[in-house]
Amino acid sequence: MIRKYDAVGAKVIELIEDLEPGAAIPPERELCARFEVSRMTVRRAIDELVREGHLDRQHGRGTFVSRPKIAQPLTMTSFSEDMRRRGYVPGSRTLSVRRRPAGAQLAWRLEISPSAKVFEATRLRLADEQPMAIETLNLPLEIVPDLTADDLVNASLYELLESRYGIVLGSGRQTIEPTVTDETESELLGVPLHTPAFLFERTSRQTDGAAVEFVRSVYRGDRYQLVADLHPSRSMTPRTKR
Amino acid sequence: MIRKYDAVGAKVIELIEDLEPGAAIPPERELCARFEVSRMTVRRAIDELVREGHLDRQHGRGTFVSRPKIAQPLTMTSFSEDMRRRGYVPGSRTLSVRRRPAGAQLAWRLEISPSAKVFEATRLRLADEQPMAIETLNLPLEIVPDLTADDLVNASLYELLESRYGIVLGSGRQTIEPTVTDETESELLGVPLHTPAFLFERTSRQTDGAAVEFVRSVYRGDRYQLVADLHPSRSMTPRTKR
DNA sequence: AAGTGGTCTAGACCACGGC
DNA sequence: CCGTGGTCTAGACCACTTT
Repeated sequence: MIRKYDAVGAKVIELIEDLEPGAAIPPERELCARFEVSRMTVRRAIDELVREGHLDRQHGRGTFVSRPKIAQPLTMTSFSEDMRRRGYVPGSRTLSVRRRPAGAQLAWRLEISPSAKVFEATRLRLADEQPMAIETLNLPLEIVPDLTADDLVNASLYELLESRYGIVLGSGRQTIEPTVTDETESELLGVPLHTPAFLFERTSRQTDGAAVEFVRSVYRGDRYQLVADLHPSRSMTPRTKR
Repeated sequence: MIRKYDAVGAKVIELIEDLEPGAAIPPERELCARFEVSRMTVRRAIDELVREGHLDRQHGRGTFVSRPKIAQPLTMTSFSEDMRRRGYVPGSRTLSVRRRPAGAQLAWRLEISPSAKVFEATRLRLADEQPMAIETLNLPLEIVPDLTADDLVNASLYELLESRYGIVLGSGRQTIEPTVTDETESELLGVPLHTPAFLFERTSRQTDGAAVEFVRSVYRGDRYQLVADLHPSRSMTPRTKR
């Protein structure tokens, strides 16, 4: 099923790409006419783009292309996209690539047999040429049988998963803990031993729920900070039982 | 302006509170009839409750009360609500309360004059009786002139702000950094010196944009972890220019 | 006053799950 | 098959901003 609001959303994204941040997009009623859909459908499409941070609505004024936000950390984006949004030029240096049996821990994370092989790659991630994070990727070899180190150099892994293997990521869960760098990490990141850092662990899944990747990243705490825009949650006020 | 979908949402929340997690709520069309609104309005209300994590939709089956989620950390909730969602009994011990001039840093955070007075309270936050975090609250004294230490003991600060001062929080921005505990923090939290920890800094604003509070919290990294459910963001794929 | 986004209606038909 | 949520329409009126 092709949802019209997805199609409209994609067309609006095209419009946005030719506009400067802060520029207004055409009024909703004009988009209705242009795309031959109802206003509800246009609004639904724009709603999503607003939630994703591409557009800002202003009641009575119009809808505008967002200026790049500092915030918006916890949507499922790639390192590169995250860095670009923060105003850095992303880079990457592959430290090691190997194929190995998953082992107990990783098997649990990827929901495969401990003896099943995984593709493992460790990369130093750069922002403006400076080390920002160390990232270790793990994917079941079964789903990416011919993935090589070279594949990681140029293309986005996620685009590659989609184009070569037909794998589309649908959801993920990420945990974040504070930690300090150990000797190896300190050296690679160029920071003193025991510098505060973030430890991210993420499992990404296909739309059907199958685990695709487990990523463990250590981010320098002196250069990387999470920023979240908060909105009040409905309070679900506990009341005295009747 | 009273928005109907807010009213409907509140009524659905009432329904939910009398149901067990996993139970189905009435079908959308029945809610339309019961509340005398259109289906769009009911859906809009339910949409928000789903986003907030109270309900789960299942196409073709129904809409169900969510089982408590571990995740969903970065919505604007109070410490107590956050702890309850994580399955702990929240507690609090007030360490100090004072009124003092804001000073340069805090003045900048709260957007007031450096000489303006602020209400400052430092609390040890407990989960199941064990220390979890140290939290320092700052509010401009001008907007909470008669706030006392006792006020913090029983009621939720946010409920108090609303009921006594008519202040409703509308938005906020929180930054999160990794850090390690210093001597004082280690002692209060009962952890070794230089234990990894989260540093949260939050500025909350009224719906009109005026800053209401600046909160600085240090959370034990050995007991507290952030969990986020991720959803793919539209990729905004960079294309070759035409 | 004109133009924008925000809310709402009363329908329609489709897709999915279970009987 | 039926009942559920998912999408979509063609309008209406309201609230806000700008002229």
